[in-house]
Amino acid sequence: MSKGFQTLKGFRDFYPDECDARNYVFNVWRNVAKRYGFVEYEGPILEPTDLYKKKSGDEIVTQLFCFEDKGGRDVSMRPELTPTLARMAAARQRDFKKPLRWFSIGQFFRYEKHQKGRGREFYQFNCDILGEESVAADAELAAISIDIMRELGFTADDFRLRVSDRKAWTDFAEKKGVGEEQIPEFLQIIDKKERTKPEDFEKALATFQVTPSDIEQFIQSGSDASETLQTIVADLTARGLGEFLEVDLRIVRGLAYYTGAVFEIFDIGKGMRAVAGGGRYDQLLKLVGGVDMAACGFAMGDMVITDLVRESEKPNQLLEAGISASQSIDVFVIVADEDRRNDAVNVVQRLRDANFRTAYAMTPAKMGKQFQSAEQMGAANAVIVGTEFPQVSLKNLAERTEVSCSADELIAELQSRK
RNA sequence: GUGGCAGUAGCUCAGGGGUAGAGCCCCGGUUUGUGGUACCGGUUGUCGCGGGUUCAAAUCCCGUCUGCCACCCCA
Repeated sequence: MSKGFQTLKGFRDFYPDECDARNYVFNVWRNVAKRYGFVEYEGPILEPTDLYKKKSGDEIVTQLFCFEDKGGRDVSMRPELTPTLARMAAARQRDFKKPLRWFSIGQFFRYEKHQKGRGREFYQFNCDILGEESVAADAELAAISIDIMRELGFTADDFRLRVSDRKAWTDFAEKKGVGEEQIPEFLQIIDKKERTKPEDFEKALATFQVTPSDIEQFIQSGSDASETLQTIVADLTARGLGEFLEVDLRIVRGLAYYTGAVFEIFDIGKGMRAVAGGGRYDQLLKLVGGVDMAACGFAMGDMVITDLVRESEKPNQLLEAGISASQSIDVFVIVADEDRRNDAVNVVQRLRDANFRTAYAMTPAKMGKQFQSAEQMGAANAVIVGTEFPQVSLKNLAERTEVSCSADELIAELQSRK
């Protein structure tokens, strides 16, 4: 244990159960995205460090896995996908009909201290609509993120999508006389409001002509604060998803590039963690790619959502069922007579050609042992190949029923049972 | 980056200045072609690493690494 190697800090091994759990979440992401007509794309895992500096400034480097490659280039393991997406979309935007509905599932790296729900490496689902200015796109993203949660087995008792409007906040700030260059700082203060003591909050606001009660009053106005919010509420209500939605102007999101609606999905009752977040970023493609294109999107990481699934009864049952379905096999071929081993592997191959998940004991073993292996592998059926070959026995392991048939009839017999 | 807790068998952990423990897992067996149970038996450790105190350290002290949790941050 002390000898040998371990994973690097913040990195994970995925043993089969964990890998299946991960893939289960990936499949939900992928299936729901495709249900919404999104197409999948992928970008490089290594990018020029400048791509990230351009968007976020030089301080970002402390959070990057960056190094110099053998050609002396300053490169980084990607910490997020949006700059890559912006580059890709901008470079070939004329090749695609608008709006683009793109999603991606990939691995990301951030050089930071590893803790619950956060590692130095993680997977993230990214979902974006590009080239669509209308609020319908924001609503579509809200809906898809809600449907991912529903598909995972969560109900309105488990989570809420909290939506806000960054534009409403900047309008509010301007009306209160906050200068344009001060707005990022102002929004930062609002973003931290929930984590700040009231007296510190008041002190932070002192530089502006805004009082805490002005802020509170604005937050109370809810969806009256903007037409965007009203449209989103009406849209999701029409979809029958209104119960998952909550207008909450306290959501601002730390990122500077959001320009319109922003939203986060929160679990309720299990610690109020944010499991997904996103919003509209109409200026970013121009900044990164030089192309003027409206955009909105959101992302969901694998660590928080998987923790939440594990802690929630019904979602966890679905996950466990997914894992065992992924690992179980259709047929275990039992070699009852070692002289018939070659006939048995022939049967195995024919079953596999017919797309049955098939396994068998590679070394001689007593029948009891082989049945145990069949059980352990979650086999639905056992086929016994012995002295009677080409007659074989087909046994349904759950029902403990056994029939005899010829090896040639076996495939048809199994297919009829599917 | 800051702070709290932890590290003993593959896993979960108990113990505690003087032959290293339990449960689970894994492997084998309970007589020769039929299964999750039950019973019997078996393997595995420099007690995270380095140093100090001591006749003696897994145990006490210091350091270090790793993990977990919280804060900061969160694209």
